[in-house]
Amino acid sequence: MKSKRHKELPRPTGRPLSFDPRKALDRALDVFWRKGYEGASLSDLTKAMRINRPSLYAAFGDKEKLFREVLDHYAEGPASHSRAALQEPTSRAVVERLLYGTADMLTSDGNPRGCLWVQGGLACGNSADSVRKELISRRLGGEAALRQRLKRAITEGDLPPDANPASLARYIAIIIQGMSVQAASGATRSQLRGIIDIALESWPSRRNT
Amino acid sequence: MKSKRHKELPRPTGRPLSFDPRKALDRALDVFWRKGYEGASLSDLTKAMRINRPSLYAAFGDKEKLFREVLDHYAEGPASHSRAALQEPTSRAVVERLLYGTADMLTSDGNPRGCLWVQGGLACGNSADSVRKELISRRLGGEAALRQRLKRAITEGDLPPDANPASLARYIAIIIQGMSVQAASGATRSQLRGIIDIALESWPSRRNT
DNA sequence: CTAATTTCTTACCGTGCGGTACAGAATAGA
DNA sequence: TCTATTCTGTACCGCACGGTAAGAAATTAG
Repeated sequence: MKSKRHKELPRPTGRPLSFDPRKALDRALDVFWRKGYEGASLSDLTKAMRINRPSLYAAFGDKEKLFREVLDHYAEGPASHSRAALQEPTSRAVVERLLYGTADMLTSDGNPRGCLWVQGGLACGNSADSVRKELISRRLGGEAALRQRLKRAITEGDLPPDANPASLARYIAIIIQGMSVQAASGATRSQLRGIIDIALESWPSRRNT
Repeated sequence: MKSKRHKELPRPTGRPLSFDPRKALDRALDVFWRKGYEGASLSDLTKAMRINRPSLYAAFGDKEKLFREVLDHYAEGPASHSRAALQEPTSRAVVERLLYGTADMLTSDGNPRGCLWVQGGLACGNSADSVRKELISRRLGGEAALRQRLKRAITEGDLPPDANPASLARYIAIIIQGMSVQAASGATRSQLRGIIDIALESWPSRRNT
């Protein structure tokens, strides 16, 4: 039982932490987001987080555990629109909010360009293989959540009964992941929106059932 | 003037090369494709290429120059369908061949999953920044070639006059890059084809001008 | 105050990285 | 054969990597 207590309230004995773990995670997120898991060195991380190496290890375990915490932090922060979008009342509203929200996030000032789930590590060396798999799992998890939401939309009559939720969810996932690559190539917000407009033309709304 | 002569015909003096540079490039391609530029170590490369380190440096310069040669090798080999697709007579045929050909390439037995232009290095450390930029440049170059082809299609009456070649080319690029990420996540060929079917529903063919 | 506990700082460790020096082996020309 | 040239194999370099040992510093409990 090391420390791992940077979220609880009761005041412990001993020297207090001299940094805010949430801010440190924020700064680590920025580094991982910009450089990917392998490209972010411990020196990059500690410099950005403004803590020394042993503090990082005491608070977060090791580089990989830190990265996983950063992934959670990302999901609750910059990428929180994804989960929120699923709450929209119609499937059309869901995918519109998902796509336009992602386009905004991908091109927001102060954010690195691209989606952490993609930028974090797509192809990498052997030592980062478990991180690569974790990212695959998160991407597929997001896609599965959308698929479930689209299934519900069919039962609600919101999508035509012969719609294929798996293919549609994969289609949206591809648009999002493709936008991430485009953002990393320098695409602007309005360029991404233009693409979403095209992509949504083939969305089976109630108009063409 | 080192050697750099592994393509010319005239027989030079001195000890002959003991390996086929094209096969070596093939094997280096496989490593870079699978692990990305940064994730592929010199030891990975020399082991796969079955040559020793000094032979690699004598023949290709350094890791980055080798990677650039591998990019060319990739464009002329596994990705050659992209350039060929632009020769199709109609814009619809161009994008169909581009997309279905890419889906096949991305899921071909023996190929790593994904597109080298994306897998090679999307986010990376400082030392690989020039490689990252090179990949951006290649992706944008491909997109520009498609844009030119679509412009021509408009003048030929093959696309409606109010079509936006830049947005359409970017849309296709996003589908391709998104498919690359999906393939890296394990998507199958038929799954990718299902997405292409959806994506092409919004293509402005002559039917809906 | 002292003791116990936890964090912080400095300095370091072993390893694998990209890259190279050097001497020997294989060829062509004379 | 001898010489010039080019490639091959071994063994190595300096460096940055992820990770850690050890003691000083800061707090709470008594």
